[in-house]
Amino acid sequence: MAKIQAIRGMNDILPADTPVWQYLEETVRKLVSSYGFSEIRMPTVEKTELFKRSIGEVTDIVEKEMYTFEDRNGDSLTLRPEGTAGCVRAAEEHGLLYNQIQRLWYTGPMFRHERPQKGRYRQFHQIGVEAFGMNGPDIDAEVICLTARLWEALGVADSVELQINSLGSAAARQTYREALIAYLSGYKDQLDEDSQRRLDSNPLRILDSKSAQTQEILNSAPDFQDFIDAESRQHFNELLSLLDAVGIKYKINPRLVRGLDYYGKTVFEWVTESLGSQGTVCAGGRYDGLVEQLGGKPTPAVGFAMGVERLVLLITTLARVPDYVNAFSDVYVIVAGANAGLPAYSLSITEVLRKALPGCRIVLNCGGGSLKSQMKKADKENAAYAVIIGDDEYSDKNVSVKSMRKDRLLPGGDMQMKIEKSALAGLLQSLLK
RNA sequence: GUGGACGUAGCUCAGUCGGUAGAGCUCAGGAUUGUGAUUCCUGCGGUCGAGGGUUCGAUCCCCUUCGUCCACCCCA
Repeated sequence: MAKIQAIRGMNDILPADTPVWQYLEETVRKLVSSYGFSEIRMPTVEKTELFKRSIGEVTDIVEKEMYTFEDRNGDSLTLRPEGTAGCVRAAEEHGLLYNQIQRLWYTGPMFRHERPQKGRYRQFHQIGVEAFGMNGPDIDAEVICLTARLWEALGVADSVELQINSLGSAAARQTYREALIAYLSGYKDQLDEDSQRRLDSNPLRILDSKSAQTQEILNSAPDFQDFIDAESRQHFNELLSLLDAVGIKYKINPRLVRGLDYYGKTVFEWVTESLGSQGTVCAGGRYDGLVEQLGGKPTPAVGFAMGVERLVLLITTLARVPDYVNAFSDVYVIVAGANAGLPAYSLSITEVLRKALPGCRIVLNCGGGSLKSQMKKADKENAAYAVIIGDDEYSDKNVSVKSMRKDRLLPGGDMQMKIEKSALAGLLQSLLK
């Protein structure tokens, strides 16, 4: 019988890895909360139409990457390829955006049918942050600050670079788009294959083509800076001076064009050299038109999404994960003897310990085994202390405590001692403090 | 969707110019009958990714397929 395997590009996150995920999630949770953002949780599945209308019909995501299927009643549903659309839908649906501002964040799995490679999977996880109802550059700066603080908290600030750009207003983009098409059409034969294709679908993306010849043609192309509207320009300049004021370094990248249609004005991306080809670790921008586009009142908004797999990869490869994250157990309870009363005796002692030492990881050896093999298990668990309960301890109503590490000696400088069982919790409490 | 590399034990890999396979680690037991992380010994563990073809015989050669990795495309 053939074994059933996980779907391509959809990974199991194994026990060896979950501590790093939890550490990352916990760090983010504290940080977004300190910036006044509240968590929102949306369904993983939405109507297909939501993504078509928000992300854009001609984007790669909608055209060829969505997991779309028919519900039993004939509705077309889609596994969310990103979080913003669902977040806007949910906030709008529940009146969260009516004449008020909202600072929201969320996390969860997203789905895109792409060919997997390093840092890119078909089911991947994002942490997203969205701020609604504020149109000034101050909230853009605030949101970027949040990301910068996160890199500091994770110890990767030296390995990521902020790239930033302004896409201007929708009208300015449209005018520029036409000018660009007009110019490039004259060179159509000389463009690389991808760029030729994009000429109709998404001409702005030609700007970051990797073809040398295309780039040469682009050198004399119309410059977006000549098309950008005055308001967007001012917004951008104010944002940059706010970033200067808090010492956040950035690199203006005029070629930075996001792949989702709803972005306008501010766009930014945090990139790293340390992850190979998929170097974008966080990306976002302003999307003032989206709420209205989805049927709400015109509502300015700005947000970003981070790729959790990429961040985990980054802090792991750069070895920035604190040691405590991967520590296993604190105490391992060994039960070795023939007395029929041992299981109950050791279980009740362990339960008392767990009540007395909340937050400590206490493993009770189950399934028997020789003392030697149980010692090995205690060692493998990285336990700081072993509690040994055998026939002698049982009949004397006490327990033995053994230090598993030379740098954590017991009172009196011993490696092992026998004490009354009633004194065990107090002893371990003081040792593990 | 396109291209390249690769699938041998739970893990990391060796190997057979075609005669159905080995090491290290892990795990279990022992040397040390109540004491781990060192050492030594023993043992468990494989339809050599799957299917088909050539052959007396295929893990090895050929085809197909599935999967993994990396890159392109695109994106978090």
